[in-house]
Amino acid sequence: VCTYTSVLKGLCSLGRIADAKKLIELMRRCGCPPNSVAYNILIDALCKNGNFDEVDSILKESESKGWKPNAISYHIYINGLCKAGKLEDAYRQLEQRFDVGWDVSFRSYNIVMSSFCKIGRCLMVLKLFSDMLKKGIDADTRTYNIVVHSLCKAGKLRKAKCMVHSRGFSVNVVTYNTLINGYYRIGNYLEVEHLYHRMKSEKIKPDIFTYTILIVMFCSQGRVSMAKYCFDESIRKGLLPDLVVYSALINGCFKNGELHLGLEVLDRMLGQGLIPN
RNA sequence: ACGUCUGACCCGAC
Repeated sequence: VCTYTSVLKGLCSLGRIADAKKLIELMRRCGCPPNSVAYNILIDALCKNGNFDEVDSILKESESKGWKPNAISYHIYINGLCKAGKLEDAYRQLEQRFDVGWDVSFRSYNIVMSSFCKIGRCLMVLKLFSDMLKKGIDADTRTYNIVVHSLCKAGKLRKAKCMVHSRGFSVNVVTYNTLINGYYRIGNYLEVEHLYHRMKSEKIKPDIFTYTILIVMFCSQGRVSMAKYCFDESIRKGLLPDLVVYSALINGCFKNGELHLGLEVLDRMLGQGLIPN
């Protein structure tokens, strides 16, 4: 079975789906019935190809073909639907499948929620979140972060902040970055600095994302020297600047007429071996 | 075998 499955994987990665399906049939006939691993590979390939109807029927016919879809099968399917923008279908699957195990459920919920968040349907995220809780599915920090992001996007910063600071809410650096970015976007710079200090007092170390937001903010206020200070601090803290931070700072320098500084930073970036895009 | 959260710019659509 393993050998056949490897071949199957190869065929799928080459996009030879018709051959993959033939191989599955061959396996069934030659005494090496494909298991869920094999079917999941095929399902993944079909999803990437947009053949969702076929995935649906493979799952429906699974019992008659002697295999049982597992948590991952549905995760692949739901993930594929989301990536293809078929969020309503993904949502429907989620409703129908939440009983296959909490592990897949919360991961799959995260994918669907974050997809809705990306297209700005924040209310839907909140609905899914409350569905999860009602069903007794455990949320993880990423789930919370998606909810916080949605609240920020919807302009409900007050609510987002309350949530983050409420008891039993597990936060990490991403949570803070999300909230800080939310306050930056509505122009509440005081709150940004406040949160920045608060995260440090909670022993959550700012990362490159944090510093990027601060740099962008200071540049947008014309406070290039503060932006540079943040940049230097990030390096002092042992963070390696990436293309995004450099772009943010260089862009800010030039927009504010600090040509020398901009070129200096660009030089540093090139010296670090980063290729401008 | 799925591997889900946050940052700059650019581009496209409206």
